[in-house]
Amino acid sequence: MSPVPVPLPVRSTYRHGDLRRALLEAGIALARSGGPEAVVLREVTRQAGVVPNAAYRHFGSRQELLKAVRAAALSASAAAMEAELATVPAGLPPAEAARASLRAIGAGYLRFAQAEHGLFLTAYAASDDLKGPSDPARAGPSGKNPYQLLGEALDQMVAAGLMSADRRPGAEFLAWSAVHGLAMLVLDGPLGPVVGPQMQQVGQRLLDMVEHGLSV
Amino acid sequence: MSPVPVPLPVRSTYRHGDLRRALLEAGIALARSGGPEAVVLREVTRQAGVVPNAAYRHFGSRQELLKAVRAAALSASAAAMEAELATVPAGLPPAEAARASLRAIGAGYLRFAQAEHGLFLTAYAASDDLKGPSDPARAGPSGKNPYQLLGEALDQMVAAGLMSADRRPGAEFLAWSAVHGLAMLVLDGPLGPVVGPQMQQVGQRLLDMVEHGLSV
DNA sequence: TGTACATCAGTGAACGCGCGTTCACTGATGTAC
DNA sequence: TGTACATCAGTGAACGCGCGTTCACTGATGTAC
Repeated sequence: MSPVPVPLPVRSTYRHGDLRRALLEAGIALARSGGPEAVVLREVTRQAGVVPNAAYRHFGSRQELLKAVRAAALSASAAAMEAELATVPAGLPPAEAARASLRAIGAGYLRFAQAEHGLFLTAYAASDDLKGPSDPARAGPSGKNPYQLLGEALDQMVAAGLMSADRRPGAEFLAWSAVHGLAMLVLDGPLGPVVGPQMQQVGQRLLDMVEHGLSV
Repeated sequence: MSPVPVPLPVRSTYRHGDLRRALLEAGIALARSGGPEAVVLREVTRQAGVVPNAAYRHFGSRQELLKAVRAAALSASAAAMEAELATVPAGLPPAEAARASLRAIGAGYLRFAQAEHGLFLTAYAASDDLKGPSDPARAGPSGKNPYQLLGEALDQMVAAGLMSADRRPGAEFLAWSAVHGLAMLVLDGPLGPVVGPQMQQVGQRLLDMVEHGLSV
């Protein structure tokens, strides 16, 4: 990125003060603009104004740094979903409220994917970079993680009589698949140029499909 | 992969004979087991028993080789979908036939994703490796590409009165999103350990959702 | 049928790149007395 | 309040790695005469 290899200890003290935080924030910034693969240990230390191996005082490996970045990305996505959920007016009749909540969760997911493409990929499409059993997903401001938020919306659908109770288990996977697929096809796949411009409209139609497809 | 750096000109003639084909097939083999990122030019030439730069007689760059591999992967996925379509019994009433066709397309997509994980990712999740306007997708045996196959199934839904004509345009994106999302979440995302074992069942429920969600 | 020659497929060697990680170090900090 | 010292955050230099790509070459082929 930087054209000139400036020596760059912009720091005056020998000790950094809060290097772990600085590294993490540089990692998040890189993930934001380039996805998980952009979280390059050497670049992270460069941005923090520190020598490459200094990172090892705070993270055991690039892998561990990436895990921390991913947790932050998950938090951010949870926050986006909660923000959308907060726009649902209070006092709606249960059926309306349930539908609106489910749509808000989906819309928040899609909005986050579009607004924070790199963080979205870091959070949900970590690919080979982060294999193995997934950690407990990180929570948003309310303390709930994205999966829980979706689960609660689906519970409301059942409570409101819009969805039969025996279809409830595992319904998360179905709703999640739909929005995740659209996001991936548009942001990182072959549908970018085709659907991108009308993303808003296609997103709404997708949520229609999910809502009706899960009902009864 | 190979533990010993064997010198490996297993070839007796100076000319290879059909190096382009050999390179392409090595590329496909690598993509099959490791996805698009595994298509590494030097490894491809290694497998073909040839010096690295020999590839440049046949492909302008790694990028172009990858494009050719991707075309093959798309073909293979189209073939998988057609194979599933061929299991739909002939002579069903139109509505049954339409539903069965749509499900077959989706099931073929999911089956291919699971059976040929690496090729699936190469075909549909090329990521940064293959940005830019996507080429016309490659056809299967029948000469139709995956997108066309899906489109025809949706047309049948309309013809059979299962889907209103004004919802038809763009319906491809919705159905595609659902199956694509499930495939990505399971194969390359956080749902692998959770859903993987019951993939077949979850896939069927997903297709239920699509079928009902697109109807009316 | 035989020979000269243009073509061009594959070779050999090297380039610059950036990466993650390791080692032994140095210098500032804060705590114990 | 002052000094000795253990701690440990950040340094400096280097490692081995594999990658895509370039250059000038050599050797087999097939075609023109």
